Amino acid sequence: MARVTTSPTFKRLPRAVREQQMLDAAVRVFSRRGFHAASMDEIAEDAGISKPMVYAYLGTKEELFIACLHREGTRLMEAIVAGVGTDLPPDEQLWRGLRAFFGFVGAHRDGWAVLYRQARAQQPFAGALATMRERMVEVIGTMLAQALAAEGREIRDMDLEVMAYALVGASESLADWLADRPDADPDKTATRMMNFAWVGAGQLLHGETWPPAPLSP
Amino acid sequence: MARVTTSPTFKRLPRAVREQQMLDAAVRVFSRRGFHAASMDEIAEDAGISKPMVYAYLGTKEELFIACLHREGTRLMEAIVAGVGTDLPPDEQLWRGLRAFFGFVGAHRDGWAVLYRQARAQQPFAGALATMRERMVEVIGTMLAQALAAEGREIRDMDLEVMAYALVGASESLADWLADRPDADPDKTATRMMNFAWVGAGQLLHGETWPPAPLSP
Amino acid sequence: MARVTTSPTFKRLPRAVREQQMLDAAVRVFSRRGFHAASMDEIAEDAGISKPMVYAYLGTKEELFIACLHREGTRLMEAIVAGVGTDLPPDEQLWRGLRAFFGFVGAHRDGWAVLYRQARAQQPFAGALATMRERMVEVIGTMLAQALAAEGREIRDMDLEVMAYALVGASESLADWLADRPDADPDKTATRMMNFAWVGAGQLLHGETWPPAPLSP
Amino acid sequence: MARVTTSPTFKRLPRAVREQQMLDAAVRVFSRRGFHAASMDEIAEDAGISKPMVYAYLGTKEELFIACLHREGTRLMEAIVAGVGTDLPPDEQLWRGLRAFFGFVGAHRDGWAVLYRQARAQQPFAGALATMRERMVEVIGTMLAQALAAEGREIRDMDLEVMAYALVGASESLADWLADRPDADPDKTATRMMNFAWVGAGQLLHGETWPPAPLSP
DNA sequence: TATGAATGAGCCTTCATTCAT
DNA sequence: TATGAATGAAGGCTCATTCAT
Repeated sequence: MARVTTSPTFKRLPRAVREQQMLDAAVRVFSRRGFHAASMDEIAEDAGISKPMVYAYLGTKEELFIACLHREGTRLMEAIVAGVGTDLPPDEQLWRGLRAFFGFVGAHRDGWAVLYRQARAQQPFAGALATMRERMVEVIGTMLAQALAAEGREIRDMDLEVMAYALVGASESLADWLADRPDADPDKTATRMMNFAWVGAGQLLHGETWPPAPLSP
Repeated sequence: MARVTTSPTFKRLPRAVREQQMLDAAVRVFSRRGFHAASMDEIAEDAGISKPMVYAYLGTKEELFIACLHREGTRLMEAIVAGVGTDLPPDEQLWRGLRAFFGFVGAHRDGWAVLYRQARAQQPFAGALATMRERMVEVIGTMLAQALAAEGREIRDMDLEVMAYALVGASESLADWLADRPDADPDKTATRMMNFAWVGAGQLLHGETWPPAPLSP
Repeated sequence: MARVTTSPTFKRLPRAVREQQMLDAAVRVFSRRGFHAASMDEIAEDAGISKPMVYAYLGTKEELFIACLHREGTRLMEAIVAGVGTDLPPDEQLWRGLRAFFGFVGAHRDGWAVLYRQARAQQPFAGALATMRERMVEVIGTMLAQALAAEGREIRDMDLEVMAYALVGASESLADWLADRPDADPDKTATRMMNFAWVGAGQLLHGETWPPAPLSP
Repeated sequence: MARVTTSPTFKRLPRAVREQQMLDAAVRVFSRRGFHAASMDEIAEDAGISKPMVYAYLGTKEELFIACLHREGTRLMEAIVAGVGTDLPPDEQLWRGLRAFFGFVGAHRDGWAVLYRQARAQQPFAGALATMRERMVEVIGTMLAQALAAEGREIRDMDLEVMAYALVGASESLADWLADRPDADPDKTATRMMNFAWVGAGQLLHGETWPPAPLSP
């Protein structure tokens, strides 16, 4: 009696590969629908895999989303760090960082920006988000701190933090702007952001603050 | 002894009053839980009224949310417009605008910022959001344009738009920062934002851009 | 100080009038939507009256529907009885009855046929329906019985009842057919029904039955 | 003593089986309560299964109802077609068809007739109904047309359609009559219907119409 | 490993009906 | 008489999650 082991086409892939497939699918679906509107069914189907597998590999829906966030966030960070380089003047560093950031966002229009936006709206992800943001603020803060050190000046930590937040916020806003406009050019957007950020930040770093003279209360 | 016929507390209120109660409750609950996690039951209960009334007066959950967005957004706009004043130098205008903005956000820590964040994450609200944002961008854009005109200079529309977006984004980010920190001081936050924005924007307005000399491609 | 008794346009109508308005509205809405899909709100609104009035005058939704059924059914009966006349040969009577029936249905395409159809589908109306149908079966049965008597023949009661049911059923079916076809001509439909019914019934009345010779079991 | 591992009764059945169970339950409940009064909860419970399974397999309440209609309608048609046979004289065909029809209705007193009645009352089922009815009219129309052809005579399509409708209506009415009288005999009902239909139709087919001489307009 | 079968729980929405004025 | 305000109750539908095979 003949053996009937029809080779199951493309099955039994190693775990690591399967996980990436799932994450790809999850990122797609979460971006397309938003966290809540995304259903585990759709994700599993989009991944070409059965639901229990998703649970077995990546855990609950929240954990799955966090996994997406992590992977995409890490990729973004890597892109930025790789773009920034080392031992360059701070403005060049910032410029390269921004260009990398907008380049990445522009290239993954369905990924990072949307996930991030989602995460900010769902409280369960406060933790994961805080982590991400700290990483970003740290990267930017470090740059700024180096620049200040180079100038021999100092700045209070909280001011630094706020400035970093403002920068990140402005960048996020433009990232949204960019994500909504398929024809827009990431590099030009980066330039505009740089102008906005640096000429301002630059002056600040030189010690000039506003207002020139004290103002209302 | 006179009969004190204080109407039985909390019954048969006129529509206008009930609607405000409901909106108050809705804003509270949407902020506390997020759009999806908020249940109409909880909103109704928090408003001290039965669910069908909510549907009768404010409609669907989505419509209710949009109503919240509108009310809070309008209040914010009014606060800003009232704060900005007229016939003042542009930096003074911007400063007052920012102070009004952060003052409002600080005073309604559970209101605007959170709703706005929610709206950005749920696709069904794209329309309502676009409207809001256009209003904001317009307010800011107008200020900037006036400032430019006062300087006798010009700027391309798109640059203006991008700059306004950056400003709005930075402000939103700091609003988040503020909303998450009950102890932070709105006025100080406004000052920091002003420093970030104006010294930068101010230089731009004077025609100085970055980079000083052309850079990489 | 001027008297402000703006004459309330068309208010305070006598009860009887109001009731007719409500029934008109109810018939319209029940026909348009079906019993369940019709809402008391819509009926009240269509009648230009507030809901509590409807309850005060015509009672619950079921009672209201039954009231509609009665009024329309009575009108139909009256039309038929008026059409049939007296002291005519049975075929002429049947013909006139059918013509009146289809004429009425054709003229009230949104009324009787639809209500009747509705009533047949909702168990709570079994009683009301039985009454109506009995009235119809009686009218027809009487005609047939007279015809038989004129022929000096007899027929068992149950056979008579079944025949009447068949007649009523066929007529109802054609009434539906007519109600769904706004362009169809009531009179032609009546003629067709008459042909179907009479040439058959006529033969039966003459004592000819099927099969001519006994058939299968 | 052998272990009797009868699989734990009623668990993990294959889809096809469960679907039939659900349809059985649905037909029962829809017939018992009517479409609107039937609740998905009751259907699920009656089927001994949880509600989500019903939705997973058969879809919406409307879709479920249509599925019932289809299954029962198809069964009826098959019964009729099987009953009618081929190459028989038209009266014999009609007789067998009617007997099959009433036999089926009598045997499934809670099934077809009630569903059909329901469908006629709810507008959303217009489409499904039209389909069913066309199938029926076609079956009957074909028989009649063959009979006519055999007689070498012709008849306009619309007349044929109307006659078929009248037949179907009369049959439906008697089916109702039968469904409401548990003691009545399907075969006798079929005979009565046959008498009503054939002796009439028979005359028509012979070219005799009513009135013998032209009548009122 | 991999999956079809199965469900508890919950949410949005609607409606008939009644108070209090 | 007439109505705006108010609600208890219920029903359709969906989803994340887990067994049993």
